[in-house]
Amino acid sequence: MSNKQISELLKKVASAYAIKNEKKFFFQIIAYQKAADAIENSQSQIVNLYKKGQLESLPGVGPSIKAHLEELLKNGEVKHFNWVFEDIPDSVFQLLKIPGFGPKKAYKLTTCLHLKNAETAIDELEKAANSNKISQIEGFGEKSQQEILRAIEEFKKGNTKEKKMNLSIATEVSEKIISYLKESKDVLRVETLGSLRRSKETIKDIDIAVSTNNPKKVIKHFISYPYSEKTIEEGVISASIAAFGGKQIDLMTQSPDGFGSLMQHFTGSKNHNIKLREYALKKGLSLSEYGIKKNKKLIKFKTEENFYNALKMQWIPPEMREDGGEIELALKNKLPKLIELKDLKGDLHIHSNYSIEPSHDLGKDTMERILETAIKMKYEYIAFSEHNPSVSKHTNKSVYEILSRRSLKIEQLYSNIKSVRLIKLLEIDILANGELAIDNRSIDLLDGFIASIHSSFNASQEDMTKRILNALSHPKAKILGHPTGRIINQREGYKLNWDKIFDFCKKNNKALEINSWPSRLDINDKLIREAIQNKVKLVINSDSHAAWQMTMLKYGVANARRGWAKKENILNTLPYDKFIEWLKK
DNA sequence: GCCGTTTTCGGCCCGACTGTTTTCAGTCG
Repeated sequence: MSNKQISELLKKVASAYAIKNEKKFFFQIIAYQKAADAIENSQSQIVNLYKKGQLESLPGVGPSIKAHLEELLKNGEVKHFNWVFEDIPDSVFQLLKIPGFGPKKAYKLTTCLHLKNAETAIDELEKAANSNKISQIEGFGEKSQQEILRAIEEFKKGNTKEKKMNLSIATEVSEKIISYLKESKDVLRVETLGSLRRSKETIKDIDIAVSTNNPKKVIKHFISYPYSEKTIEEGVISASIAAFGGKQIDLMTQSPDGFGSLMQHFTGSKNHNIKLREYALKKGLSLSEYGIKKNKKLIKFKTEENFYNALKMQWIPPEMREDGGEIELALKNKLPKLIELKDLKGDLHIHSNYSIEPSHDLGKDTMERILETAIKMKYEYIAFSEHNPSVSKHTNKSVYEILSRRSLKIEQLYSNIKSVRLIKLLEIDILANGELAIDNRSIDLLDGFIASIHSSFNASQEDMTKRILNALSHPKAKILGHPTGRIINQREGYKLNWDKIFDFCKKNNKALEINSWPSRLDINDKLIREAIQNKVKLVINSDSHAAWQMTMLKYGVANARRGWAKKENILNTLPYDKFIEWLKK
């Protein structure tokens, strides 16, 4: 069972408890939700923790839930859960997938409308709404009936509670909204908050905060956004709209003297805030988006720094706010100094359009154009890393000839410019049998190479791991490119034995790539943190296929920060000489 | 059901918004 499946089961238990008797099971509900959350966000496979007997290492998993999980993984089911689910029709859990549906609403509609078949429950619900049956039910009215129809429509379009957009899309949307909001003179300051500020790899809603003395006018301006498709909520201090194909944008306002508190609250994460508020409560303080209450007296904060400092802790970078131990470190004044974009001295994974007749896609821009961009970005060095020439179309001899020409071209380019050092890399396919796509004579023309998998994704964990370690054993294989191969929202990564890979990389001086391409972000934040704990070196690359894409490196840096990476963990923060020393080692 | 920088027992984050209500329940973040 995957972490996701286990987490969903625990969420179902929490929902079922809420239906059975919310008051009686109030704290069990919270406990199950907490455990589900911890499992969903765990960097280790729960199955592995179970085998190692380490289930209790998960926050929120105590003796009782631990025993249930053991039963689940041993027998495939849990007696206690079966009891909890006893009187609750499956249709309830189907309806819970619809935005705006919680346990109570789902249960009431399931029973009142006799939705017996989970598979058809949503269709039947839609029919009932269309034939005006829902507004007749006690507690529902005409408006909620319409709202249910809208929610079902959203659901059928694929906008479920899980649906999220990539970081780059969310960034673009938020930039548009922000520049629109700034047109209002009542907007004194505007910031992107929420998961976008924390640079999560995928974003559900875009959260925007505005500092203003006139929230009414700001909200009016916001809901009048020309690209708004619908006003979802319109309150006194906050509002939500849908725009750009149903993407939800939430706005919160606050006066300037309390804006720091709002930023802190609205940046989250939820778990970070809960931990922080629980901690504060023990000190007799109550935290909210308005400030800190002490003896019923509210203290406001203009800046986030002041807010955290008032709790006697360091300001915590947003990327770290996931309740992963950051609060404890901030209290001890021991937060790591995270890597920043400006620390990077070069980009090692760039595809030019040099006619290498590659196995995969060629870049769109010339080497010259890429070099110009690198100069603008003030890089000390870059590496050209096109895909290897297609093996099916070339003999070893012609591969050698192509790469010789390319080598010469790069040398000429450098002798003409001499401002940015050029490194000759290549992205070489790891074949299904673990061998490299091109032979050693051709590889000798390179300063080193990035080894990547682009085929046969479905091999077993053991075979896949062997395949990679075999390829990395080549002395010139220095970087494992997009190590898991996942494509966000499209393809799961292949299964790997990370203990073995970390161990091999550490011993043999190989680096793992943090690929900055927004739909890859590979390896992800959790693996980055684990790699660092295992003393494995990393590189942050753009994997650009056009010059403008070289700025995508910012997403890799954000991801690295989420993995608590410091400058010294990332090899392409090294100056050229030191970097080459590593490359040739 | 979990958890401990006052606690192994007695707590458990805090508030906005909507719809159906006439003081609140449900959902969300």
